[in-house]
Amino acid sequence: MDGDASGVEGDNCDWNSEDEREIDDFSLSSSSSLTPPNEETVTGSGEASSSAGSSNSKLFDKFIGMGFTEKMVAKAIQENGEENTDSILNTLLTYSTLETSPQEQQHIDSDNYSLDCDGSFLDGFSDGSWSDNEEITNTVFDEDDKLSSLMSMGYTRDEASIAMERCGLNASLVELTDFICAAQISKVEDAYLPVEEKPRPKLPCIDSAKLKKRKQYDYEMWKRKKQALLDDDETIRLPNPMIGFGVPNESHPTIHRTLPEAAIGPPYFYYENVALAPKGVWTTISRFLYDVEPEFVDSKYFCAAARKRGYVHNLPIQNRFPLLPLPPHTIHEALPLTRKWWPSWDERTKLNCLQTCIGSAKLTERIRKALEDYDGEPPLRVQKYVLDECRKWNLVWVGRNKVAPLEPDEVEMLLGFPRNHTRGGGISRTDRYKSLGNSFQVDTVAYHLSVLKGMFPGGINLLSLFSGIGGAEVALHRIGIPLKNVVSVEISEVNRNIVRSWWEQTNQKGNLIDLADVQQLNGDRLEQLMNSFGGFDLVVGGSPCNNLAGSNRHHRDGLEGKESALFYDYFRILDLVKNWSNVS
DNA sequence: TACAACATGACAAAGTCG
DNA sequence: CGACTTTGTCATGTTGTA
Repeated sequence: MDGDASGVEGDNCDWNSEDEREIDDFSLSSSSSLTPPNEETVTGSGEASSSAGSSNSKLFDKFIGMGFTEKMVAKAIQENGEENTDSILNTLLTYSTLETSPQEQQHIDSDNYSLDCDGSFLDGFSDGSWSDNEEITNTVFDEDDKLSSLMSMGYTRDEASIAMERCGLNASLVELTDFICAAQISKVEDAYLPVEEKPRPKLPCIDSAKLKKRKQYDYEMWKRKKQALLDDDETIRLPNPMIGFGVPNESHPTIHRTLPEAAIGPPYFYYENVALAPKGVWTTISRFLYDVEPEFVDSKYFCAAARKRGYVHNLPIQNRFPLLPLPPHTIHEALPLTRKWWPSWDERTKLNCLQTCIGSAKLTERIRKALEDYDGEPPLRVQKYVLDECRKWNLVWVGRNKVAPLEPDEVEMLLGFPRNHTRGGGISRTDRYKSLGNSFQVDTVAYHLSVLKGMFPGGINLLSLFSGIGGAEVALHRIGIPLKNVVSVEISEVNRNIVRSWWEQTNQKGNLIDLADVQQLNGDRLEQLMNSFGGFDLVVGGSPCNNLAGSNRHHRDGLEGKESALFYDYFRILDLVKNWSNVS
């Protein structure tokens, strides 16, 4: 149903009706309570975030500048208080000894390192460097120390604390790391459930082959993280113009690339995230994804809005073709009704990145008031103010002196989704903006995936991680690649509903299996799925960018951030799929 | 220096349910 | 009506690149 997306021909093409009717109060069916209460609650009441309160960011930065990790610094400040610089430093130094010794040993012998680590951590404990902190009891230390040791080994705070909770306070680091491995890699599904409900996954239950595989995996994980850290200096630079390995209608030399051996499929994979991530993030991502060089593309070469993204994939790059009909490339083409009101001094032809939030009504009012006093020719000062705000919030002209944020329908269209893709079914307006702001630009992704057309005449088996509102599915469908089996993992129920309903509306013949949580997708489950339909041909995913995106003022913690660390799940799952494909 | 950026959290308003 | 949940509004700071 490509017609859906072209939209333009529609008889009631009414994003922007002539009269200035207020935004349709399409009475969002008052049945939003239909959704079951076992919601995903992305921001679960999880642990207090590990980053130190920003109150004293100077101090924070100072220690970061000395080469300590953010988490360490945050923890040290938390423990010692902000004033006590000396004891903070002391704590940090102890942490870093804890961190480096096990890491180095890991490379020698991944079985013994934790024993040694256990020892060194006890040493550090008794060497008196802690004596300043009298009020802290031994047990607290013990716990904190293990926690930080585990975290410095690359485990998340959650993993570490769950392991400590489950194994008891007296558990050695060996036991703890083994527990985490068991939970993480052997995909013991019930590992995270309360002890009473499920039998504790005792190590003896796990056969040695699996254990070995786990250690191997763990070691790989470490090697890559460490390597990525070493590579930090040579940060990947963003290309200008940001056209990746080529975009339609843009003359550029033919590019050939040679993929690293390890990256060559099957399966094909396609990973996406924001281009403007903090330093070192893309180096790490690329390192994990088999050293494939990211392709940075701005979707402004595909549609009327910018969207700077990095894509790491092992797809061929010759003979790509764009989706037809070509989407509008300028604001005027995309939103013809704004033309009438567009002042000559607003020279924008493309919108900025479509984000999850929109400009406030107050702001548009301030702008109207600022313009009212002048007859269409405001002084430069006012012009600049208005333009800055318009650019910042992607406002468009909808009346005399009147700007407004984009409607969800318009965002949908700009991103290449069929009209009403995210509309209805109990989805709120803000949820639409949020889901859309987090999604792919369909034309861009489709251009990259177009090379698969013809390769899978019988249909494709797709594993879609962090699928959101189904950008990849929509892209493949519009390219004309039949979807045979689609396993779609998406935490938000709202989004899963959107994909499910699109699936039904487009009369898909294949199977759609949707899961809520990547962490549930363990090896056993995956193997079972792959055995049932013969593996995946393509693994697509754009892991959360919350902690990477510039718009995040609060927790731009990088790849190790709470949500963005889910990238490692993408890697984990992709690696499992690859191994399965290689064996079969 | 300017500019842009798949956001978050506090709070208020509106809706839901008994 | 009142407690509760959901949705909407708004202001907010930092980082990297050009």
